[in-house]
Amino acid sequence: MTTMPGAVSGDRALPLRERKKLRTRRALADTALRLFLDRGFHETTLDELVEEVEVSKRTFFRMFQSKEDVAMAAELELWDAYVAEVAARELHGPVLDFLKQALVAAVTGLGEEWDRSFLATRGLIARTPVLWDRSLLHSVTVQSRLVAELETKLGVDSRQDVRVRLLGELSLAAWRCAVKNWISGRGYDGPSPMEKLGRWKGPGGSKVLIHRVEEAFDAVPDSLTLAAP
Amino acid sequence: MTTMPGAVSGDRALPLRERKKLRTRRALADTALRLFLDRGFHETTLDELVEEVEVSKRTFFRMFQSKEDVAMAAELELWDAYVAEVAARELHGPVLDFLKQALVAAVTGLGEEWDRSFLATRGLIARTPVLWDRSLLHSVTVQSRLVAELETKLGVDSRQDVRVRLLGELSLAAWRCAVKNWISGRGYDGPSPMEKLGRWKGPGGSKVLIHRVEEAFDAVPDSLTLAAP
DNA sequence: TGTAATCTGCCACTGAGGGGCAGTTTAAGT
DNA sequence: ACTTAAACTGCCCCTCAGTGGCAGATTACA
Repeated sequence: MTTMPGAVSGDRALPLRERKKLRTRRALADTALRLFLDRGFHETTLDELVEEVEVSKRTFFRMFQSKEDVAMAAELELWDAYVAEVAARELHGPVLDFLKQALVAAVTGLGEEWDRSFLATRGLIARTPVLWDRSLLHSVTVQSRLVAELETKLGVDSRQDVRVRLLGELSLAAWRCAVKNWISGRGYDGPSPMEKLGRWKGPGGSKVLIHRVEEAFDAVPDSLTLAAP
Repeated sequence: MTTMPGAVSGDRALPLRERKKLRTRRALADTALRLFLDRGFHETTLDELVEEVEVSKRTFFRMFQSKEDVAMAAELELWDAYVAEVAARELHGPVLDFLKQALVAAVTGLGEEWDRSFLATRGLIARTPVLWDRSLLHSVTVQSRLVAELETKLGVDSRQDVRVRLLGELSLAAWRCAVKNWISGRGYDGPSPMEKLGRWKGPGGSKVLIHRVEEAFDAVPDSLTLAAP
């Protein structure tokens, strides 16, 4: 959002070659999402995509690891932000709280533009099993990155201490629950009271998402005690 | 091949067509594992596999959804057994305990022959990233099957109650931790005291695996309280 | 300005996975 | 036992994701 026509919100200090790279990456992600939403994921071939963006297929695969990944660029952004946030913050107090706050901060930090394309992405994922699987996989994979950070911060070895790894898993489990509830589109608490205000049609923005995240994290302790008569 | 040398432990009561199906399925899984361990996953093509088993590639894809799946037949067996176990048992008391016991029962029920091929499978998975991803994905996917069972048993709606879904996730998270520790091959408690007895070389059998599972489940409550100073 | 490193485009190739059709085996009816 | 309907298998052909190689362009650097 500087005044340039095709300017990306990229740090102007970058080696220029990197900026170009980022620009095409951005272009690929955007048009990919547009095409996939329009014609469907399987109905769109990579050749059509790279045709539209005017890049070679070879270049595409230098930017993204797979056809699935380019559809979920927004989600990948989030994971990078999350891990970075965990790495940057200093850790004191309950680790689960720490993980919650870091995730909330990551979502907040990505801004307004992000949550629109993330919502679109989730819509696409919801009706494309292959993407659903990939998304799931990514979320599970972040766990190991998280654990690596936590290990250095806590000074424990995760191979000795199961708890650290479990916390990583828990954090992502909470995230998945949060997103599910977000998409299902209920209002703030309980089934859709807020929708009447017309402020949130559908899932709502990242404000609501953040609320869902906190909700899910806070529900973790309770779930352990859940019992049948 | 009617009076079959390689008779499977198949229920003789099955519709006969099903038995044939099971036999080729079994043959595919076994030789696939053998070939993959021998030459490597990517180095073995499907054409070579179906050549060896003497089936058409078309038939292969009627048995397994992908090349990855045939390598992890043992794991898929476990997940079916787990879900079946959860469905069969009646639920009372703490749900997390219930899930633990059902998983233990599932592993136990699969028997001696299974844990050998499962161990081999895990070895293959460990050195094949693609398979690692798939395995991870399967474990996460089981969660939704689990939750579906729990919902009917508890009579709650998982869309209202986050706790049920979290329990599903927790149970699989514990499983993944358990397997990691099992593979890492330490002895019963702490770093390898039992190995000196020569009773468990490497990870050890399903006895040890079960111990690891219980260990991981029991560590869940503790992990929540984990805190940094 | 020259030069070395890096990136891109193009081309050809492998291999997974699926669709269609014809032939065969099994289950069910009489 | 014989026939009919349904399900299964084999075979050939196709699409398309993803890779490696090489030549040409671009950028960083001296």
